[in-house]
Amino acid sequence: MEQLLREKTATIVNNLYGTNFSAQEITVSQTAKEFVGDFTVVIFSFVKIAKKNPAEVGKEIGDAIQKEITDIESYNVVKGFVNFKLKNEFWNNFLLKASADENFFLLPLTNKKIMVEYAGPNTNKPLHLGHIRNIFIGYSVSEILKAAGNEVVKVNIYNDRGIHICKSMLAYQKYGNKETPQTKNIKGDHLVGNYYVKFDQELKIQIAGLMAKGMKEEEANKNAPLNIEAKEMLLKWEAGDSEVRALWEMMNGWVYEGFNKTYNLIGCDFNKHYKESDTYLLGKKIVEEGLKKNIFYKRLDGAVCVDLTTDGLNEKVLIRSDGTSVYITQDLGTADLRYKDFEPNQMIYTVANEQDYHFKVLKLVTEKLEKKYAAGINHLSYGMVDLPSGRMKSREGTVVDADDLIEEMIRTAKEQTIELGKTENFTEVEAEKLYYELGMGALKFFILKVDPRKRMIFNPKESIDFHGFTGPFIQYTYARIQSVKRKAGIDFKSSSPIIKANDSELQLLTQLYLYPNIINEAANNLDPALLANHIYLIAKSFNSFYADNSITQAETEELKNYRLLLSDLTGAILKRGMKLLGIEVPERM
RNA sequence: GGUCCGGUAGCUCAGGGGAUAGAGCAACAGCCUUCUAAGCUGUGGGUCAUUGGUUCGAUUCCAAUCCGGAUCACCA
Repeated sequence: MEQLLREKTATIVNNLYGTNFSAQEITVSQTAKEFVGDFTVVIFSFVKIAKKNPAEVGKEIGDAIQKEITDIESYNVVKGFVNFKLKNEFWNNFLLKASADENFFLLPLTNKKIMVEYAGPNTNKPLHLGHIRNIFIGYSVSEILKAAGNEVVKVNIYNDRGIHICKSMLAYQKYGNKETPQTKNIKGDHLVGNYYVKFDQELKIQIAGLMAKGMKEEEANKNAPLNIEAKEMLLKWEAGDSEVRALWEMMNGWVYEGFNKTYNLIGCDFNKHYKESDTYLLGKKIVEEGLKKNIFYKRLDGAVCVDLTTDGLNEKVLIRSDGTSVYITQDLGTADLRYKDFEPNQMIYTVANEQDYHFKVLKLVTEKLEKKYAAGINHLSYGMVDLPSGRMKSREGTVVDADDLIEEMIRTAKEQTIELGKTENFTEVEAEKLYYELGMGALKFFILKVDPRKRMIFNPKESIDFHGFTGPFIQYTYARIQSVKRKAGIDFKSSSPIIKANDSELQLLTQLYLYPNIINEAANNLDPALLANHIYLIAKSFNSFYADNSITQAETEELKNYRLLLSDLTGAILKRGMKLLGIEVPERM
């Protein structure tokens, strides 16, 4: 209807005043609540051209549109706004059609294949709150893109090799006493992470010792035995040393096992996991080819570089002077392999905005190499999660661990639910499932309701809310609707009531009607927050409606059917929308 | 220093050229013998960082300034 209004207005204005407006230039919005109407066309820009007063212009446009669009019942002009009120039949038709057809809200296929990379952890420490935001965003964006008619391939990337991986391996070799996740009874990723921390602690001691002997910090850092040994280990790894490789396989195996447990808890999934250990050699080959084609050059010290100064960036090293690969080398290989595997039209990288520069470089370099996928490279750059004190720092122990946070959310959900006595007649299994859904729902919604591009602040001292603009609020609304339907116990779906909607019904209908637009917008902007905000609006509208109107005790049977139909549709959309955010809704709570 | 992102209520966030700037939390006041009160209704709370400009209209766009963050690695 909004689009229709835009098109008709453009045509009418162009005919009337000899202008050349396109439909997209016309502003159409929801009518503000203090005025009568459903949708509003803003006509300020035509008033000047027409050289008439707003009331006249409004009348000309209003009359013409009312003639063109049969669904419009009336209109009124206030200043430069023309407010259109739709006929009851329009809303009744919408409600009936949307209720009868499960596919009513499906958007047309785009025939595009989009790859979304998300998660992307290093295999030397467990997942933290930063990964949580990454995973929630990446998963939800993937689901939203699917709902908007795209084919989506979800992929993960493991940064599973390099000096930082060797550090935890070395520390384990030195101080590990052959312990395993089984003997210590902790998750593998946490065990390995402990040794990454241990390395840093021991290194600090060594550096302090060397500095006491008169070395400067930089020098001490270079000469610390642990750092030297770590570098040696990396060389051994690259040379394929069997002992180092065996240790690497074992420890990474533990980490993957740990990660998989967390993924399961979060409820995310991937079509394929890539590992940088598999792609860095491929990346090297690509750089060599570029060198041969003179796209890159070899510096005197032997490093292979690309000159990006004409693009406003700096010189960038693609292969180190000692011949080993850097981060971008691996990414070049990974991109190439992925394109071979899936041939996507677009590759979206869900990576924090601290890497904006890196992705600019990656895109430029693939363009220079004339890779077919270069244009489709798209960095979904999300803001980092900070603490009130600033950035999370693993060295200072301020990192919020993913597993701990999830566990705490579920525990809080349990406490609050039991306090409210909501699960008294639940079985043990049902209750645990509910606590999980509520805890995860609160966490996911808390993260996803914020614009991904913006930095957000998480205060570990303040527990995440279960009231107001939250996941549980929407879950509660859904459960409430299901409860009403159970109580009603009639077949309302086969009815087709002819009702004049009251204010709160109309408000709810309008929000439901706008749902597909929001999906499209969220997909175009890669922004789950738009969806989260809208679902909240729907739930809020329902709860107002629920408070104002009796559903099962409505005045007439027809009205009862109508309200049940409306409630049912609301529930269905809440469930669909939450699913796209990765959040389950309970039938009872 | 260059580049990029941000600054909206006490706190966390919406709104990104249109009507009197909105939510949630926190505070306060009401609403459960009737469909689930994790709910609903109301009250208080704002120099939309500052200053200029463009416009019929600017919190929104542009410029400058101030404040915060990121980045400019042979780290990833």
